[in-house]
Amino acid sequence: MPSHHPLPFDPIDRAAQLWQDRIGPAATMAAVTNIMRVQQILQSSVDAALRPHGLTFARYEALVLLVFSRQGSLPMNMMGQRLQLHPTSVTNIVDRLQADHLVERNGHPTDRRTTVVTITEAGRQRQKTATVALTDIDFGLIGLNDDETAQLTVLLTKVRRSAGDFS
Amino acid sequence: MPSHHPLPFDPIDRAAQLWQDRIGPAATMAAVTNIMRVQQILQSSVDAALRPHGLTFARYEALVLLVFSRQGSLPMNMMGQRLQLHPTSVTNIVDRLQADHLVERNGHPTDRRTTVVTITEAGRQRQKTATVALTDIDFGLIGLNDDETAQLTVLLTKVRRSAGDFS
DNA sequence: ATCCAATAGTAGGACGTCCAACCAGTTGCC
DNA sequence: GGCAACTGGTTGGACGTCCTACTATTGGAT
Repeated sequence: MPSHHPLPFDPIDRAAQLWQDRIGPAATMAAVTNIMRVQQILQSSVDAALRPHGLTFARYEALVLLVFSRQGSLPMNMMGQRLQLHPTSVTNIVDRLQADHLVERNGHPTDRRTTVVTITEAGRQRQKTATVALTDIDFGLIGLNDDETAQLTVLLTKVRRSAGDFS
Repeated sequence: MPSHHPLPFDPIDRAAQLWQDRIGPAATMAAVTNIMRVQQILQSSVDAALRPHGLTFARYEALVLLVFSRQGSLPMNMMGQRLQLHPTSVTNIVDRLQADHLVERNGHPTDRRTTVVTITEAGRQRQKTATVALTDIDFGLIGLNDDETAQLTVLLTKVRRSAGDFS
């Protein structure tokens, strides 16, 4: 979390008013700015909760993905598709998880191009304790009831579908 | 935008189903993951639109803030408060804007600690053309009507207020 | 059978964010 | 007045993301 005190007003809302007067589609700008800012808040909360466990949200997500997979292992390109990450980001994340002995890299039996990532027992343990830490803080998402959380998911899923995120 | 083809299913929704079965508060996790992903999509769209103009969204926001200010200038710490950025991020952004001759750094007349950032004429021009590029793509936010966009803003503002972002 | 396009992964670099540490200047308190 | 605590800004490092470019391998088209 950036170390500053809360403002006595909403800077996004104030900017929107100025936009309205001077520029144009203030509502869209406000929504976009809100998403950017909320993401930043959640990222900070989540990373703070994970820091004592030596993880970031990106690495945590990778561990969860592996735990969910049948064999506890997946090819790197599959991880990239599921996590919606650039191949180089997957390399980066797996590098760090491997350095922490939470995953292993192995060759694919038939396709020598692909690298298979397997979660270790330590990785499974780490994922469990990290999950407790995250659920304890509700993933940083506070101030919404169940209904509103569901609404938010519906709206954002609509955006993702429109953006061609999935079909 | 990460260079991969869209999946035939929603990976966030699928993960939520697995959470439901095995872990717990799947709804919250899904909402958080959605925010993270939508932010990423918007960031990519917006940055792509700004790249031809030599700007990023972070730098664009800083320019807009300065344009909105009365004298076209603000102390750096004020910029950090309004943009909700860490002081070091402000330093970083102003460095790059200054290298592009879009802003200037000057000393404060009475407080020699503070640095005042002033937008240049070139900066004002750049902001105008960049704004056209952004409004042309609706800031990357597509798939929602005006009503839904407003709903989204209401929900996210609630989250920010609960997180102590403003009061 | 061969060659060429596509795919899997990595290396190097840019950018933005944060944190910890630091220096310079200011303010308040005694 | 003087010293301590605070504030404003920068530097250096870590991290995650992306892009471009590259190597190795695969597979299809001719």
